[in-house]
Amino acid sequence: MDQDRPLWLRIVEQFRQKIRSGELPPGARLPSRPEIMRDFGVSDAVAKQVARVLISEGLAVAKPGSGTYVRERPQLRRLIRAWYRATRAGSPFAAEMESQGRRAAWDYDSRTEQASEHIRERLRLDEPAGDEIDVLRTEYVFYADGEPVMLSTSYEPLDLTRGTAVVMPEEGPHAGRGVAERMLAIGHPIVDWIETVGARLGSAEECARLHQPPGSVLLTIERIYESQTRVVETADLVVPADLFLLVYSGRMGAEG
Amino acid sequence: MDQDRPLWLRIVEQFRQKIRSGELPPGARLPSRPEIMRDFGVSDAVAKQVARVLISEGLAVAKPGSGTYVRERPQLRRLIRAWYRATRAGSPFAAEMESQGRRAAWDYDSRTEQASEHIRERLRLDEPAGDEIDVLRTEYVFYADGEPVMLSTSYEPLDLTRGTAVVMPEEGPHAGRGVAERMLAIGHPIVDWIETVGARLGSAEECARLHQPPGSVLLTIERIYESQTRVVETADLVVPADLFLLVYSGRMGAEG
DNA sequence: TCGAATTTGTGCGTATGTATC
DNA sequence: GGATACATACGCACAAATTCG
Repeated sequence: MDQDRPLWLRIVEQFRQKIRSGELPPGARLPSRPEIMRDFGVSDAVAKQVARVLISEGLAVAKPGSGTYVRERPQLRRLIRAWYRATRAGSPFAAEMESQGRRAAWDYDSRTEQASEHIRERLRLDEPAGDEIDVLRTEYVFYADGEPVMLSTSYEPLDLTRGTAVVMPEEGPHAGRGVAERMLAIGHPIVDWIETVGARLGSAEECARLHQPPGSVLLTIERIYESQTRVVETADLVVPADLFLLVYSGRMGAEG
Repeated sequence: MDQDRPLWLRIVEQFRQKIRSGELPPGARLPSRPEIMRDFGVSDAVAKQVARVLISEGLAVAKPGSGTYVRERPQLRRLIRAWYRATRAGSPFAAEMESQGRRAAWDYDSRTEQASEHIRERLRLDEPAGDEIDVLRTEYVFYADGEPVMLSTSYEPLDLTRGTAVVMPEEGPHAGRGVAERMLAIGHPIVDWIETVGARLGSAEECARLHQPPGSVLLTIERIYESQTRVVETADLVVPADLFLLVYSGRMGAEG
């Protein structure tokens, strides 16, 4: 009788299989805890464990007072991260979302501050003199069709932009047109980009801000933009791995 | 007394804070279940929940019969995925690992088969005639310092390589030298590459093969290599997000 | 070598609060 | 309001693995 594998695992596998095969389609209701206890002849602890595992695997969502349901999986969208920069003008995010038939929007909040040591290294800035304010930090939330899909924190060295028309990313003649266009406008065209991609579980706060269940997997991107002589911007981007794939492409032997 | 947040969460946060701050360094032993029950005056269920959450967050590992310990975090290594292709010869993986002072090795298993519809699309192959065998599939496990760090499944169209000295990736004069060099040898130099990056929780089997705890976050890469006229190889790569960051870089306006 | 103590994993039973329907 | 469902919390028992005298 006892097949050595835990009771809860054997039940989880049955549900996994039914969900993967489509027998339990997205939105379908899973048996309640009392029903699982009755159907499989197990205790409440096992029924709880089954639900917990399916939820942590991202296969199900629990709705208190209602039931546990097979998770609706949004279609994976692609974020093209290499070639478009050369071909698109304006906001890359908006252009890409609209090319996929989705409405793009974003919130932002800019403020000047003294760079942390970590950010100073990424921007290759000198040590600040005393309390000197040396960077502009902008926090973004990007939306597609009204749903938040990406968080971003951008840093720009103030000594580049101070006194120009593009100090504030989302104000003035170049508002909402992207870093590349703004830096070009003040004579610092971006020539090199570096993106360092990682992944991790999101914090409770990040998941809430992205309207994702707690503990969702996030893709993280550390982006660096360089002109011929300077790092002109760096940013930390975060997107739910359930929403996007990142697409990089290039030509063999094409510099780097 | 009751601050609205669950009891287990408040205890989890204390441990999280102690781990993050270094008060509980990697390898340190966390209190056992009975100790937590005593120290915090809570039930066994809460003590179990605390351990479960810390483990699922990747902050701790449980050793049955011994205790629960703060997880040892290997230093994050970078996998350079853009520029090196032009500058390195031989196995890119080996070159990169050795440049980081690590010993590289790999296992492989090649076999011919009929491509699935999905792989056929990626390789842009025509429908096979009947039972025709049309691809060579090679499963790799890559090791750094003896530890498995990357899984890869590679597909090559057999009509390109059949009858040449490079049919088998790991045999003949170009054994272990990488796809690019082998394809060049038969007159199909790779000119374009596309990598689609995602992330997800690993299956139990994947985590075991990578010597990672169950439920670890994995980075996935779908790679496509194209010559001037053909898709010459495609591969699915999987690496633990706790071990590697992927670095992509390029030049603005440089083709794509 | 053996055995006792400890620790985690699994499993059972019960109770209360709160959200949904 | 009442029934249902999930989240939280308490208590207990046993098996398997580890540790250590």
